[in-house]
Amino acid sequence: MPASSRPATILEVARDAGVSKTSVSRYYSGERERLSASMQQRIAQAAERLGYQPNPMARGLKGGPSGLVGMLVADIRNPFSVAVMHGVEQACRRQGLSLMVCNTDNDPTLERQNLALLTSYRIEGLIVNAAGRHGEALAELAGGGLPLVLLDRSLEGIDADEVGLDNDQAIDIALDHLTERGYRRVLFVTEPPARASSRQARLARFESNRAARGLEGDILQAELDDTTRLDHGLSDFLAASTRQPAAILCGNGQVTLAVTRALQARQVPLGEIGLMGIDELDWCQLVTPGITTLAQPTDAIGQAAVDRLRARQAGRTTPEPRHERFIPTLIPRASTCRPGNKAPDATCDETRP
Amino acid sequence: MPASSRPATILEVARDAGVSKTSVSRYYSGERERLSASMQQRIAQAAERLGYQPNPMARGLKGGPSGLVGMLVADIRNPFSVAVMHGVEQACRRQGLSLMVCNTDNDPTLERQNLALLTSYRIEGLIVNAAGRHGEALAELAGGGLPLVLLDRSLEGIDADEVGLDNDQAIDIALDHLTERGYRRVLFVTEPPARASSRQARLARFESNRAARGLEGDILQAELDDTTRLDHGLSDFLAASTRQPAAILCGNGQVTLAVTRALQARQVPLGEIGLMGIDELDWCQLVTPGITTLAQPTDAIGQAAVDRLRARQAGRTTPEPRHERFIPTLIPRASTCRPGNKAPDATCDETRP
DNA sequence: TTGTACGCGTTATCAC
DNA sequence: GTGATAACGCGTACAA
Repeated sequence: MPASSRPATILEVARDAGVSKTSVSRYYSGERERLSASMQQRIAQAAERLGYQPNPMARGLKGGPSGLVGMLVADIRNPFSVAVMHGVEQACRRQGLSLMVCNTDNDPTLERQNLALLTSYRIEGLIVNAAGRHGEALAELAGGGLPLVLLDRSLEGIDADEVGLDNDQAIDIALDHLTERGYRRVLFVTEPPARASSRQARLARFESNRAARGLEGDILQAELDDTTRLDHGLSDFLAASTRQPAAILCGNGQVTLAVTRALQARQVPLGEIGLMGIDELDWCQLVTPGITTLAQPTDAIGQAAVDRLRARQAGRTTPEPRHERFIPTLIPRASTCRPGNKAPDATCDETRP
Repeated sequence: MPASSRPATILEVARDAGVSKTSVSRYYSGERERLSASMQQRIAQAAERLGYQPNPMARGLKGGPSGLVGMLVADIRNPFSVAVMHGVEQACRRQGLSLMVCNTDNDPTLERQNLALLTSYRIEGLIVNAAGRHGEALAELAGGGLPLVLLDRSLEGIDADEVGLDNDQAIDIALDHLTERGYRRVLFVTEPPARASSRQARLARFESNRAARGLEGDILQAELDDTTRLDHGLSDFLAASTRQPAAILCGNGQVTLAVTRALQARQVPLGEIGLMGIDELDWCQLVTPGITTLAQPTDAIGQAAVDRLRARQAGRTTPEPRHERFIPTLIPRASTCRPGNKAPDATCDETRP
């Protein structure tokens, strides 16, 4: 029954147990074995009685390990970010680490502030999934020895471990799928890639491999809140695609949402006009007739990020940064089934969306 | 260019500026005005040069204000929770507070652990949107003087401020809407209410007011991963509703998702069978023909939670807990348009979903 | 207006 | 094995 307004201190426990605070400290610092059995028991009882918990502040002050991992997220409302974050969290828990997440809302100022906050709490590692305008601050930290993992991002001037989707393979899988399904023209829709390297990577791969596969196509870059631009871009593509089977490939989940809205407003029949997105979302299965997606292994990605951090911490890894790329899973649905498809596969036969 | 592996201390800044550390401390503790202009300038320069940041650990150790607010979230993957969290975060920022969020994954053990973590960092206030099995721990904290706000939850034995939806009004608005649209039978689908009081409140209101409005109806309680139970419940309701226009009311966003999936698997035409949900989600507008929802003012709710915390901190509020309830906004869509509806409103005329 | 000295809870270093 | 003591960085009486 540890009922007291102020948490018990190590000193109180020591007094209560009739031992020195050094011994209590040892008990909680992994040196439990070096203590005599009777002392262990007395400490355990006293701690239980007083509801003692070591104070991480005081610990951190002394410079000991904080057991804290920081994470910088660009947009907490992005389901993909949340999913990865969940993976990171689980992985941390398994390692006995605590996670401190900061949302930057895509704002460089907030990013700086939150970075300061995290470092001030003496985090032992940092996982970054943010814009990264001010890469300098990050570079400094990494230079200072803080283990750093870039999630779904590369940052210019920063040689850190990276974990994320294999963007090249993802685009290839998508183009393969669209080709198989008989589409001959593809529009790639993406947010402006300036801010995030993964967008850049996907875009570049699309540009370089589209033609190689004999596909016609185009690229539409638009901020997602700029519905006018999006509408016009889609209109132009659709208007130019009357002769050949055409499909739209969305660079990420947010894009898929915006594009689906735009298409629905124009009453474009999905399937006849193909639609495919990177990132699997709750509703992709629900929107008639079901939207084909490339699902990222978000839990595995989160786990990998924490693993990288641990490896750096332990120094059990080469100095040069390592990049870990995950292969997405194709989830075929009817949004990529052309009505006239000669050889439809199972997905297209099913009446179920 | 504050490039150093170890952050600067207040002492170093003091030395560099040729002043005492007391002055530097004052400079950062809001007593900036009491210092001479020249000293302010010298401190600012030195701090800039060394990249100094006050160490919150050391600050917190002394018992000073931590500037930290804690938040306990039951399920970080629930879009509603994330939306409110975003509101809380923004409000904190405006107040110069930092937010530390912990996800409990609906696990009482995790809840306890995270609670311990948060308190160990000397948070000045706690916002709770979690299961609350072990209410004792929370009750203790509140008793110890920690400002506490319950979000979308009441907890037995805890007299704390509460912020959330006006569940009674929400249900009333929903029943009004369904009645207006001509439905005569309503099935209320909810997750088991045991864990969350808001579910209990909505359920109770539905039970008490359904009959009063002359509606027939039923209630389906099911864990969302128990698809069998959900399917059977829906089947039974649909089978029994051949004579009268029937609708389904979903108790929250997660339920809406599960029910929509189930209905789509059975190829039930939305509208003919009405569908309505509490919580607005990205995709409710996209699923043909659009799902009617009750949107919660998530930002306002988050803001209100932080406001309550501040009021408690300042002691500028009555000791007895205050409950703040928000009215949802009805977003009518075609999922509640019966084909034979005599007096369809604009929503039902539009061809746009 | 500015500086000195002490304590916050913990761990590391050294002695016993 | 165990205990005393000095840091850690900061806020704050208190003295100047």
